[in-house]
Amino acid sequence: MEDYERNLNSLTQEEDFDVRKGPWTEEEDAILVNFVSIHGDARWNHIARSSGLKRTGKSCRLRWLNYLRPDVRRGNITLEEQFMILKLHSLWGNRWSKIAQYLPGRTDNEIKNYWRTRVQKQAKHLRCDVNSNLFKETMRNVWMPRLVERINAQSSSATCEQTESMIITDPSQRIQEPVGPGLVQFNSNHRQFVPVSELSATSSNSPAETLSEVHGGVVTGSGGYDPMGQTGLEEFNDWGCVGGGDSNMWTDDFWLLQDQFCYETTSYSYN
DNA sequence: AAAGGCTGCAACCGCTCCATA
DNA sequence: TTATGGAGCGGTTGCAGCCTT
Repeated sequence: MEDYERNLNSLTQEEDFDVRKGPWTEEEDAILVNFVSIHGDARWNHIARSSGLKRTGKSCRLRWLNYLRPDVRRGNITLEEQFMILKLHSLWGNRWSKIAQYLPGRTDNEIKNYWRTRVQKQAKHLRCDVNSNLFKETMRNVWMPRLVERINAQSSSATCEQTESMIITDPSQRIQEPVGPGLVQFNSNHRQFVPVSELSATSSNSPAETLSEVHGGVVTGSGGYDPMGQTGLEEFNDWGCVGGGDSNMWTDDFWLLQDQFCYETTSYSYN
């Protein structure tokens, strides 16, 4: 019984030798790469034992999949990848490995970390549950359309492409480049902000039907979003980091979203 | 300059599923 | 049918580096 429990907990393999934990060294990486190139990436416990690495099979497997695998992609998550993550997560939830299958070279661990550090952080700042319908709908109706706009803007702009290649060449120099203004508007049907392009295509709402009207706020000029104001029709001062992929989308839109959430949580008094 | 806080990421842990003997 | 080991998954943790005061 005791042995059985040990097996269940995968401890027997760890008791056979002094298990090393923590960060991998270059020597360990080299040994593992060499061993996998000869024996293939299967039977990880066997690899762990035979290679002389004082690591568990699980640890070897993880190191290989998340770091040493030749096709693993490093670097910032691109806008396209951000979109895919949002899209696929809305379909499948926390099925990280499944999502990762659609992002070549990205690992489930990386996607999971991205979700936790970026998306969940925004939800936390907005004081809402990341699994709430409100957050999901906002993601679907605001963030994802915005990402599409940015992706389109990026792909149609040679200047941006040059900037992108420059950034890729020298990641230390993060150049901020406007990727095109985006106009959002409050859609009273859905009680949400949507990009104007989308709104005009799908709704007959008049432009006057904005949050500024609801709040009696003031629409700012083209200078960007006034986080302290209650503006409804906002022109994004869209200063995202192009190409580096680690776009400032979250910070750019944070004030907008915060405003929207403030509205969402108080708007019922207007009805 | 230094200390404390924060962030992002690599790695670990516990669990489940599946194949096989 | 069942015990066992391997693989995979999602959640969590630890820590290095960066930022702020």
